[in-house]
Amino acid sequence: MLSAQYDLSSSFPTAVHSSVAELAALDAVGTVLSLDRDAALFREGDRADHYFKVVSGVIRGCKLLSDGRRHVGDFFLPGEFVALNAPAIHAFTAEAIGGTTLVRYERRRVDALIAANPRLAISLFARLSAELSAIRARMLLLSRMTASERIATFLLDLAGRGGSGRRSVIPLPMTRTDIGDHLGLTTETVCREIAQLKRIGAIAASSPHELRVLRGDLLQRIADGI
Amino acid sequence: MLSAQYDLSSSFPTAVHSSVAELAALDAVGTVLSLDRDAALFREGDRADHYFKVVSGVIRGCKLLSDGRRHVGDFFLPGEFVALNAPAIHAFTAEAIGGTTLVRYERRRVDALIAANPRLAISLFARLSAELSAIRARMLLLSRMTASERIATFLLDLAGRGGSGRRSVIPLPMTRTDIGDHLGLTTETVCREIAQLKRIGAIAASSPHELRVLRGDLLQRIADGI
DNA sequence: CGTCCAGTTGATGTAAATCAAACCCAGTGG
DNA sequence: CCACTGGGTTTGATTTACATCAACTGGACG
Repeated sequence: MLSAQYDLSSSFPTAVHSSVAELAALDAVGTVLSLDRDAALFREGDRADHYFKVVSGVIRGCKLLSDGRRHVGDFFLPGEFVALNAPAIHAFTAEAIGGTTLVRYERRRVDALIAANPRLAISLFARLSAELSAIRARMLLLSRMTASERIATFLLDLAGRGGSGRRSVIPLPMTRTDIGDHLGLTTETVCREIAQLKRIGAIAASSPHELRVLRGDLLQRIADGI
Repeated sequence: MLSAQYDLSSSFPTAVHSSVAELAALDAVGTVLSLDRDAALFREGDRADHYFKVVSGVIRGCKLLSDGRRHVGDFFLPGEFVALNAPAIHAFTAEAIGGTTLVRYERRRVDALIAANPRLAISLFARLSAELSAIRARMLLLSRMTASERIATFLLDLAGRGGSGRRSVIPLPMTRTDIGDHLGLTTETVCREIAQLKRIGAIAASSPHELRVLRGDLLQRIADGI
């Protein structure tokens, strides 16, 4: 089963990962949910009645143009919240990459919790601001970085996710097309850039879906455009 | 004086434009500030001790790469708030385009206002969420739209800003380079695309800094990639 | 054992970048 | 008044990074 193959929970311990500590209170009001590969968690335009946290697997958040061009805004890894900051109507579609399990929280119950707990509200506000900063950095990437800079930045970002410093093994459960749609590139360009990184010895690959960082410094220099 | 030439306050009435009504309360605690052309309001990395509202002129929010590549994340028009949702450290640099006047609010006083007024907090939260949605749409633009789609989208966005429906006269106080850095294009490409829109009769220009929309429908179709 | 995808690699095309040269004002100063 | 200057704009010629098109590979699964 795919979900087993792609289960990242071991490398991203969820407990550590609920970075908004206050949100632990949420766990009491959540219910478990699982999705098959490519199933939609919600769609752009849907009413946002729930918040979610990924337990295992990965969720991609994406937007589509009428002719099928796609942009993957985020990948949500185990321990991360999906749509926690959503407006009343979802601004993007969320789909499972491989089998995925999540916890679902009712929005109105969470909102009640927030209203009752100013500390929680402040955490959420800070979280939203941080998300906004991250997304601004991604706009710089999408508008001005070269293909190799984008790929190197993406790999370093993934390596740094999940707390516990920068890990050297990077799981890549998503397809090359997903990565391309995340970085504004095509499948082929993603392949070629990863191949190039292997060629120069910055990374090695045990499979297309698991890379190992050999020269983080090199990767960093490429990401920085030096 | 540039600020006179570029003063947009007449076309963007500030009263109407403070779309978070509750924020009217802020005006009592603000002080006026003016900036010359290209002067920085704050820089990326600075402590965020103040919030601002543009009165006249325009502010650009931008991020730089070490080699000078630049991305302009936002243009802030009269009546709009700058850095209202900022984290403790500014994530981008804000600079004046032409002479600009603003109102400055002390962060701790605003924060106190927010803490004392739950309705205000909710407005701000909604505002932040809306900003996040807008920025996600911009990522789709930057990663997947063609040059002509980007330009048409940008012009329609500008035409729709400032409440009061879609206006037909679009002031463009920023340079072609600013626009290019906003859309992930070069000055030359921006020029050519605008020239093309004139050629097909979608817009007319009385000067490089003021366009008139002749065929909004056409512009919309181009923006939609049809 | 064949089918089906995702991944990979190669050949070719193209949208937009880069390089280059006018052009157009607004401001300055003789 | 008019020549001069300098920044922004515009248009043209050429290049290029990446997309597109095409073909092959290799593992997963019935």
